[in-house]
Amino acid sequence: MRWSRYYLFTSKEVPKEAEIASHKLMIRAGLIRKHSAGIYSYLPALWRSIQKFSNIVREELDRKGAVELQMPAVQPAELWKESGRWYEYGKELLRIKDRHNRDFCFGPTHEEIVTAITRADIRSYKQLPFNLYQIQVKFRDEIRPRFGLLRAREFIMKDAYSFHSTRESLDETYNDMRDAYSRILERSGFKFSVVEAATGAIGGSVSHEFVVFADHGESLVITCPKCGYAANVEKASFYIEPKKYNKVNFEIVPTPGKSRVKEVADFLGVSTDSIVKTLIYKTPEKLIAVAVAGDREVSEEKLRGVLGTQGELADDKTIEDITNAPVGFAGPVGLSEEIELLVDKSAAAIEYFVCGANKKDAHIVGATWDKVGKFKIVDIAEAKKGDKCVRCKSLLKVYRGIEVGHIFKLGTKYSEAMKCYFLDKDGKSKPVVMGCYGLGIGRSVAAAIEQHHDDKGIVWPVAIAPFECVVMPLNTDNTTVVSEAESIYSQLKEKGIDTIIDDRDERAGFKFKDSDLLGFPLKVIVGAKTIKEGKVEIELRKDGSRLEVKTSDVVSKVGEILSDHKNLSLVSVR
RNA sequence: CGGGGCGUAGCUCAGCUUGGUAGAGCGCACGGUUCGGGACCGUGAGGUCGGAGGUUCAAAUCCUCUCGCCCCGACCA
Repeated sequence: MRWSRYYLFTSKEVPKEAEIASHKLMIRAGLIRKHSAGIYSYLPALWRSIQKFSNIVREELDRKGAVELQMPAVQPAELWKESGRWYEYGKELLRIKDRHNRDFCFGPTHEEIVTAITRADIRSYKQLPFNLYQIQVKFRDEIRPRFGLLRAREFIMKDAYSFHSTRESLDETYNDMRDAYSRILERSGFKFSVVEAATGAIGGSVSHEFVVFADHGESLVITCPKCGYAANVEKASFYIEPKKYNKVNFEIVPTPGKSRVKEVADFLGVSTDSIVKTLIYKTPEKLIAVAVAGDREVSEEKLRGVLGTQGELADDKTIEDITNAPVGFAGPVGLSEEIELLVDKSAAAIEYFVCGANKKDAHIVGATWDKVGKFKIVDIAEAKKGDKCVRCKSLLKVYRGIEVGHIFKLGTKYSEAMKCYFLDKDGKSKPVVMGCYGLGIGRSVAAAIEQHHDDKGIVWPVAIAPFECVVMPLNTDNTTVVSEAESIYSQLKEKGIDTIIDDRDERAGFKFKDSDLLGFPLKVIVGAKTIKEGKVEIELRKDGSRLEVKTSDVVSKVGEILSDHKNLSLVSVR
C-alpha cells in the first residue's frame, strides 16, 4: 500500500471527548470516526486490524468444526415474543417499525434467529451436534456508551451457537470453544484471564468470561494467585473466616435517625462487620428479604442466580408495609413470616449481631440466628479486596480488565420456548441443548490498543497490526533513496509481508511521528546517510531498537524478525 | 431518567458577563528557505456562530423552545 494513496490521516490534536488511551489514540491515528454516541465508522487502517483479528477468529473456530453463516441484523418481533425477551430485554433492545407498522428490532444477539433456523431442520439426534457462528454488526442501545469502541452501541461481534442432544456433548463443545478463545487471544498477543461469570440477560447456567487485563477496564476480576481460581466480582465466592465472638445480651436499643450501617456502627460503637444489613427486594412474583454482613454489598448477579429472576430493591412504601418501620430499620429478627428470608454466608457467620428491630428508630444488639424464623443460607455477597480464596484460603487479588468474550451453557431455555426439538435414540422428542459464545471483535481490537501503547502511540501486536512493516524513504528528493525504498517495498510485498510505503512528500520527523502513532511493528528506514554504504535501518516499534542491514539482506531480515514476533505472541501469558 | 457542562473555520478553542466590522493556534493552498524524530517566513482560501422563534435600530452575545454531544449519578437502607 502506498500511504500517499491510502485513506489514513492523523492528527496532532488530542480529542476532547476521549478519556482513555485506546479511544484517544484511535482518533488521533485516524482509525475511527464517530457519527453519534456509540456509533462509529471503522476507517481503512483499523478495518485491516479488524479483518486480521476476524480471520484469526475464523481459523480457530473452523479448527473446532464451527460453521460460519450470516443472519439478519433486523429481526421480527414475533420471534422475540416467542422467547419472551421482547418483554424482558428492556430499553437496550432497539425496537423499530416497518412501513406496515410491524414490530422489528435491531439484533443485539441472535438466539432467537438461530433457533428459528435450526428448528426447521433438526429432526434427529443424528444431526447433532453442530455449531454455527457469524461475525456481524449488533446494536445494543446502551444506557451510556463510552470509551470509544470499548462500549459502543453499534459494534461488531462474533457470535456462535451450538446445538446438542446431550449435556455431555454441550460440555465438550463448551470446552472446545474455551480452548479456541484462549488460542485466539494468545495468537493476537493479549494478556488475559478466563474467569467464572454471571449469566446476565442471556440466561443459562454455567458461563465464563475472557477478560483482557487493562487498568481502565470496566470489569473487576477476582483471582487466586495460588490455586488459579478466577471469577468476575459479580460471581466470585470467597472464604468466610471463622471468628470468635463475645457474648452480647439481647437488647433493643434506641437509634434515633440512624438508618445507615455506618451511622449505626458509629452510634453504637461497633464495627460494621458485626451488623446484619437487611434489604427488601422484589421480583415480579414476590418480596424477598436479604441479609448480608454490614460491611458487604449484595451482588445482584448472584441474587439473580439464587432467585432465577432479576430482583430489584423494593420502594420505600413496600418496605414500610412489610417491616412496620421506615427504611433503615429492617432486620431478620421478628420479620414478618410472609416474606422469604435469604441470609448470606457472611451474615450467617456472625454469632451475636446488630440488626434493625423492624421498628422506627430502634436496633437490636446481641441478636442471634436462633431467634430468627425460617431462613435459607445462600451466597449472595460481593467479594472485595482482602477476601480469601474459597478453595485454598489464599489472599485473593482484584484486577481490572475488559471483557472481550463470554461463553454460556444455555441448556434448553430457548429450544423449549421456541420449540426446537429432536427425536432421540429412544424415539422420544426432546428439546435441543444449546450453548452460545460471544466475542467482541471491535472491543478486542480496542482492548489490544489499551494493552499495547506508549506515550508515542499504539504498539500493535504483529498479528493484528494494520500493516506489519512501513518502508520510510526519508529524503524524497534523493533518487537513490527513493528507488531503493521502492525496490525494498516491492520485494517485501512479493514475499507476502504486509507493507505500507510512506511515499508522502513529508520531512523525516513527520514520518517518524506518524508511524510511531500508528504503531506499525517494524520500520525500514531508507535515508541518504546509510544508503551511500548500501545499508538501511530496521527499527522495532516495541522498544525503538535499531539495526543496520545491507539492502540485499533487508527482506530476509524483516521476515525473520516478524516470524520471531509472531511466535512470541503465541507464548501463553496466563 | 436525574444532575452538570458544551455546541463559533476541517480540528482544538477564545469572544458572550456589559448587544454594534467574527478571532487565534493547528490543518489546508501558493511562494521561498529548510530537510534523520510533528521546521521557519510570507501570502491566501475557509465560518448559515447547532437549529427555530422572540426582544432590539442592531443578536455569536439577552429570552424561549428544540436538537446533538460530553461528564457524573441511577436507588445497597
